[in-house]
Amino acid sequence: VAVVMEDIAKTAGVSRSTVSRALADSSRVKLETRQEIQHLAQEMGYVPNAVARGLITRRSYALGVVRLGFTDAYPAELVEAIDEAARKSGYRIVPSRRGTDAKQGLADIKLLLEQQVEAIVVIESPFVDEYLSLLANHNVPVILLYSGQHPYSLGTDNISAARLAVEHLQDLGHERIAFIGSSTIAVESRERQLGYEQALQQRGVTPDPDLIVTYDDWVWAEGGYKSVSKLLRLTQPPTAVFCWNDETAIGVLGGLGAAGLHVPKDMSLVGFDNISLVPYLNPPLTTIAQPKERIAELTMQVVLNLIAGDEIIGHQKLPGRLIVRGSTAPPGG
Amino acid sequence: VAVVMEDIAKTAGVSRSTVSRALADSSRVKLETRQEIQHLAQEMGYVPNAVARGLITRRSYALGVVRLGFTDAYPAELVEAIDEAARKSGYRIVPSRRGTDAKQGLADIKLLLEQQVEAIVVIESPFVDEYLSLLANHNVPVILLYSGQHPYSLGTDNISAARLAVEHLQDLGHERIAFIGSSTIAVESRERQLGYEQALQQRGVTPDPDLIVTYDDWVWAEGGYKSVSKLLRLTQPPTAVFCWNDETAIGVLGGLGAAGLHVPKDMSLVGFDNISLVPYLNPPLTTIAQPKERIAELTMQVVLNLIAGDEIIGHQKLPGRLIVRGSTAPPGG
DNA sequence: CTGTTAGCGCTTTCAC
DNA sequence: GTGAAAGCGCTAACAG
Repeated sequence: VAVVMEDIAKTAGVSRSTVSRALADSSRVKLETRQEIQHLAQEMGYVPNAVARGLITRRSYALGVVRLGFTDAYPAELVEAIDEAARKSGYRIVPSRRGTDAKQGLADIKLLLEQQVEAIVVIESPFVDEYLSLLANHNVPVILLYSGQHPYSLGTDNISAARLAVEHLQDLGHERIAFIGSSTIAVESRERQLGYEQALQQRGVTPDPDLIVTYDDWVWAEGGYKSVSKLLRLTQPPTAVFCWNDETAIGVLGGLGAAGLHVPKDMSLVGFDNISLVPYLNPPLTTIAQPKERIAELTMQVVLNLIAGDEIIGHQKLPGRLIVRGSTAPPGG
Repeated sequence: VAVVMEDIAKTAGVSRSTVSRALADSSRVKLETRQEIQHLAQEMGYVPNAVARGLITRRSYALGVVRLGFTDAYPAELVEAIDEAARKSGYRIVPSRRGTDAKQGLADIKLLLEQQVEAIVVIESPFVDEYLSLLANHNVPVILLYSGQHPYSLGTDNISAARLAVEHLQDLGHERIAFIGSSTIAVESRERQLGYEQALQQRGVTPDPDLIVTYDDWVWAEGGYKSVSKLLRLTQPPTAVFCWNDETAIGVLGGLGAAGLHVPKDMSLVGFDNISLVPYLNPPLTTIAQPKERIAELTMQVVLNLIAGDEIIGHQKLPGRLIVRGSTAPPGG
């Protein structure tokens, strides 16, 4: 049903090669013929078959993007930025929701390979070791957008960014600062926890295990909601909470509200990610912004270099930025 | 670099066809040879080339999915459900962020066609007329997951669902109920507004234009935040607000908080979508749940039928479900 | 049960 | 400046 080059060639009375060249706007075809063919293609509703083209050019201009799900806010914003950067370079994104065990993880990557992706960007996954061993002789580079143990990684410096958040609370006079982390997204949460601990120690405070709670829920807000109630049951509850991400902080806001507590009067609160929602919360959330557009651009740059076989910087850590809003204040309001 | 069937054939001492059949687990190959080849393929790290296969089978098992962006919560949840349903049928999703004008809209669809998608699912787009005329002789069906003017559409009955929300507020005793809609996502917002108006009229109330506000922001929460402040400036403000979606309601919650007002004591609030976050807000949000898993399954069913050339139900409206939480109460608390 | 042949739609030498 | 021919990796007749 679909019109193919052959059809155009017949109508125009030329060969398929000429059509191919004309549509690629090659100067090897007489301008007149070229325009005529282009016009004809337009008129006949010709749509090139990217599958056939890819087979011969051995290029897919496809980028696998692996993450946990499609619904988490920050990853979604990051993927949108990557999509934007990718289009600019003529690439497209092939999304992959990663499975929850290593075996499924391998199947995920195989699916991407079957689609002939030219590189794989991992937003989040605990199975990167497995990926890399599968990909060992496949010449498809992997770029990690979190952590940094592997060949190519790139992203926000979680540790220093978390310190920024905690120092802000310390500067406001808080002494009992809690941390809420996630065990489902282990690496990023752990790094931010590390920053939290470093900030405390920097000022001579030993992290109190009671003030560090970790949840294993898949809905971050739910985790925050539940975790904060644990903190409130402490004989000496914290006066401030630093959450590993914004959605957790939103849940904390909910949990505190349910307990009749007010932010920031009764409790200060800092999130992480600066997702689009948080400036409009009650109260607006103090948080750490990640340079997602920059990360996306750099990712694309690394991908292009890797594909071209050029040397590239292996690891790169970008600074986060503290954004102070209404959810933080000195203890007691 | 990549190992192809030819390589396996040589190593196994058989022909390419035998390898092809063996890997498809065809009973036409002797069990012994079959297993040997499968084992060999595994060992050699063979990954089938979906591009080459697609070229000859003329099947891509790809489903274009068009929406505004990647970050809106409900569409993200719906797409995840569609992805789930699609995998179960052996399909994969090709995401497409739609452009903001009709010309870009056409380019978006062309890109999907180049990838040889077998059907296009539109989560949201104002350019469907253009899509359909472009696709007229392309044999790629379009399924709309909102509204219903076009050949195939499927989704929540926005009008009756919105009535559910408003009737709940009326039953609580509210008489001045406002509606906040979006002009950026026109169709769904408009339909929900229609349901709102119908519910009022049903009880003999003429919709008050002052109580209907529409924003044109791209961040829904921002729109809600700003819109509610308009409502508060009214000489006679509403006692309840129904928002076209949950993120708008979150912004309203923020705006009310900034104005020192309490939900539900000073204002009742109902959202739409029941996104994963809202049970954990302060207060938990009363909202309308859409049957997204059901929508996803039906979508896949329609897609498969359409591809098979079977007759299908053109339009289908599913009921929404009211979920009462803490954000609604009788006027005055 | 297996091999040979053809060809999907396209690009790209290589001729002329 | 244009055409003929080859072939990307795979599947699917068609033989045998």
